Amino acid sequence: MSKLTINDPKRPLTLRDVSEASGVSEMTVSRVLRNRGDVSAVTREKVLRAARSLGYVPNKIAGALASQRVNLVGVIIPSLSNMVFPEVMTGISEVLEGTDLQPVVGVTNYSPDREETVIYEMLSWRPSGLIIAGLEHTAAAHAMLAQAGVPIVEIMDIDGTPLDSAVGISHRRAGRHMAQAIVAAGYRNIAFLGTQMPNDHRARKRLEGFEEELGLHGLKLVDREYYSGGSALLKGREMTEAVLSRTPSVDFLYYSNDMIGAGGLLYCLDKGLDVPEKVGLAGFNGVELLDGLPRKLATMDACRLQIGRRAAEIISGKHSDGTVGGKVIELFPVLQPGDTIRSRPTAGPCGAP
Amino acid sequence: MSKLTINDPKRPLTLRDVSEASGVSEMTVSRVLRNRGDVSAVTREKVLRAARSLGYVPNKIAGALASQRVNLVGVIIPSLSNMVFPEVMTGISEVLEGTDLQPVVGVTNYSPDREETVIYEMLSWRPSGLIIAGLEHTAAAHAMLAQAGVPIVEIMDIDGTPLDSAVGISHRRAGRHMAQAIVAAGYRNIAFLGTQMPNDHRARKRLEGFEEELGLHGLKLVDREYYSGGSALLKGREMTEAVLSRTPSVDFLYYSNDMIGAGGLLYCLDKGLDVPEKVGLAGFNGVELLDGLPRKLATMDACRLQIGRRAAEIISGKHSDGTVGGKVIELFPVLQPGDTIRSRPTAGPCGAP
DNA sequence: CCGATCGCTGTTAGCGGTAACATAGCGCAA
DNA sequence: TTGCGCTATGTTACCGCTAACAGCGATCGG
Repeated sequence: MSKLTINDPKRPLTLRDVSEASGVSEMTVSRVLRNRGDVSAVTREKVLRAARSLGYVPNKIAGALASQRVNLVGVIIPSLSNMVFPEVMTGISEVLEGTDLQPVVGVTNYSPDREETVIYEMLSWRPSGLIIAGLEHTAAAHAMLAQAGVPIVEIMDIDGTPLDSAVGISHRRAGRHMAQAIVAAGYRNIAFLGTQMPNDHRARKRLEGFEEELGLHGLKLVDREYYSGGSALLKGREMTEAVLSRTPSVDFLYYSNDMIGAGGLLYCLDKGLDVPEKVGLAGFNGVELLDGLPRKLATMDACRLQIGRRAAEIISGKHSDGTVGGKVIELFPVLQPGDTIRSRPTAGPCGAP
Repeated sequence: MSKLTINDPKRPLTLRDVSEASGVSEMTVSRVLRNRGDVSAVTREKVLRAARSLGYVPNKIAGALASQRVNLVGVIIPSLSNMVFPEVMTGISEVLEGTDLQPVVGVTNYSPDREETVIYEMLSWRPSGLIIAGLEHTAAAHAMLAQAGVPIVEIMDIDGTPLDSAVGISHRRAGRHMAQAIVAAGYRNIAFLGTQMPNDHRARKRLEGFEEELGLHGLKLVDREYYSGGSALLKGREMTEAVLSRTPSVDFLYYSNDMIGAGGLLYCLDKGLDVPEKVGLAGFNGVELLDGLPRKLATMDACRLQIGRRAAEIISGKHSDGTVGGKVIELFPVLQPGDTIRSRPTAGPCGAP
């Protein structure tokens, strides 16, 4: 058995092993493995060969401790199960791949306590930065983030006071815009269907903005229906059925997300309802899933990819301008009317804006 | 300004700060913060108060280096964008939450090179274990995993030789079973529609098993169609249209995943095709999305939640038996016939089994 | 021809914790 | 009173790596 290729699986490899195998100091090995400082081509080659043949993998724990630098970026999001956050992650990854930073994901399941725990765990690894969904955190979480001493970017939402930087859209305004479009199209008996999640602040703000705008037109929601858990598509169907049978006068269904909206749309089409004439529908997020539906659901793009990209750029210090920290980047969602809102504005009782 | 609550944001807090603030040694603080060893109630309280008021967050980098223990489990998967891996993650998280271990996700985008890089990065943090999708890895990746000296669990697939432990299903057999069911139902002109991903070995194995079984019945695929990228639902529609117009004789569409299958189903329903009489459909995975469709797509549950759970149990050492390493757990997917395969077995030309 | 400079490599001293062992104080039986 | 065992706390020596600086021969300009 060759000395070089066999090594005791019990004793983990260290720089010293590579150093001995290649006949140079640990420091030189370290330099080679990090491409840092001047090392002669001969030495470099020798070291690399030794490292490879041993199967050496550097210990980042020790490296990070010694250099006081950790190339990790914590990303804290509520869920991976919907189509929203994976796309944010994609944006983040795209940008970070051009740097030496790496994202590490933590999931909170929309629980503030869980979020607090995840933040604590993340910070205990001393990451180079943190990207976290939402502006609402527990007092303790807030304190930890404020003390962390690394860039923090709160994403998705800008209706509130950011701790450091923020990238997102105004959900309140998104709700208002959608209400405007719906009212302008002549719908008057509007129902809301959404998630029963006290901690989904963004859905809450959209609904608040939506109702505010309805109020300006002398309107109120004629019905509302909440759900939690289960298959969103199926829930969308069930909720829609419930609303339509309970309140037959409803002529518009506003969903808190595209998935339940899609379920509702499929239900309406199944029942042969006249969409968008007799009943209109709209969701939120602009998930690509909608492209495959028989009819295109009205929605509003939440700029998820952009949010991920911009947040990662802030963390990686790639600002276009030279400023550091405290940036707030507002993105503007675009209404995609699809095929489920009447396009001709009906002459309503009150003059259109 | 109180001395206790204000601290220089430039100098990061260490155990020493807490130790000085509470008047005990660093070691005692460490013990309190980890609930280890005997510490008197008074001291404990004093320390906790000091730590909290300073906002101290322990440095796991230093802790891990000193204790040679890292409570991290690397999870390496190809993608987060489909509905498959998030559910595996859910299973993993469920189990790990009962331990002191934490999952860390790495995404490979079905690229072997990327996988190699991710493995290297993961191992450089010296995790307590690694869960990795698939049995196929580059030679270098294989070598690293073999040398790692920590439990490795390869998940999703068991058609091959595991490095250490494995939890999954036989995709080859899953393909065969589906073919059996389809043939038994009397379909004869079968087309395959799937992803164009040379590195999705599991989809490949399903197709291989599928074709093998067809061969046993003297059948061959009458058409096949591949796609890559884009909205899966939409692609499902487009591919289905392409196949049906190119090969009108087709009476069954076998999709490599539920998402494109759902798109195909919606297309068929749109076109008023007689499903499942004139044309049958089947997908793979058993994603909950299907529950909301107008008709239930035939599929096969891939046991994703279970796979995640069992893998995490192996890593956390919660075997029911006492053995360590080298376990192979095979799970058995269940055929869910849904509404898109004829249930009455047609009396075909060759006698049914 | 000599000091300055350069290119390459080695030495030293931590980084912030924790394992292992040492120690101080105490109660208590003999 | 002595000495033993116990509990609560402190001391020491690292963990594996890297920043900072030191050393040393070769090259070079004046």
